[in-house]
Amino acid sequence: MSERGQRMQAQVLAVLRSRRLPMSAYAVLRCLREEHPRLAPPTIYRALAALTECGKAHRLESLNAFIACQRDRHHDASILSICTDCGAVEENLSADLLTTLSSIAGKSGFAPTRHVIEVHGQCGTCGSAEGRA
Amino acid sequence: MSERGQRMQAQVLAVLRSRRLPMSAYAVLRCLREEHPRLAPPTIYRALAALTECGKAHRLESLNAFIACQRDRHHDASILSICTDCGAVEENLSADLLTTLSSIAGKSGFAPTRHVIEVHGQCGTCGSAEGRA
DNA sequence: CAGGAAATGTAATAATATAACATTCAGTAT
DNA sequence: ATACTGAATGTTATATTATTACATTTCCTG
Repeated sequence: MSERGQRMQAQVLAVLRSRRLPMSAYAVLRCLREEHPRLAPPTIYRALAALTECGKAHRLESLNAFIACQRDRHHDASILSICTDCGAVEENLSADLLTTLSSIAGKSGFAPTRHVIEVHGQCGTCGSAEGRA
Repeated sequence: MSERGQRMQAQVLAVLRSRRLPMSAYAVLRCLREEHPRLAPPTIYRALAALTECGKAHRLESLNAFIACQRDRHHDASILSICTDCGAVEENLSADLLTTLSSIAGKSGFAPTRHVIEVHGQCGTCGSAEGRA
């Protein structure tokens, strides 16, 4: 996590932020190869692991893709709403929902450590656009 | 969906049921190749798509794996609790949670069509085993 | 029995991810 | 300064997951 390590992470994060849409690890790689032609997958995956670890980026499990955290950063579970039309992702937090979820899982003595909550559907913008059409 | 189509689906489902743990598509493939040596990935993926479509199996997005539905079948979103120690998966349903989730996503006009809810942690059995150790 | 739609088989390849090891770098003790 | 150390990174290769594209078979229907 020396300065050197953080530099690569910063570049990956910058790429993720420059797009508003989810990117695959290889999309990030192709992007950064313009500047660093010899960049290889492990470097990207390591940076992405560090970024998701510290909450600056999120992994969309159902898409095998990554996106920059839309808030400052956080470790808690996000609710990621993914538009199947335009691909946009909206990030929400809900302590209530996490509590409910933990208590459901916890009924059988399950102790949650990580939550994956992803919702696919049509976002408000695409919905209204379709209504107007 | 003729008899022929259902036969392959039935075999894939039987394999999934014979394990209590999630299996990758390729694990299913290796398993069925003992009987059908020429079986190829698309056949398995097609069967798995049909099974998940009709709710007889579920895809674990955060594991890239599949598991037979532990209830009879259903189309609604399951809450899948995945033990990081033993790999066991427990399936729960909660209309409440779905309502909460839809209303959170819906605040911005998002219209959900599919929910992915997966919880990683330690199951009750592994938790007690550790306590005894 | 010919025609056609759907399922399946088949081959190739694309996309995602990691293992294993070499190298470089920054900091530190000597 | 210099050699040592551990962490980050580079590098090569490969493993794993998934799909595309097209040929073939099957079975239903006219």
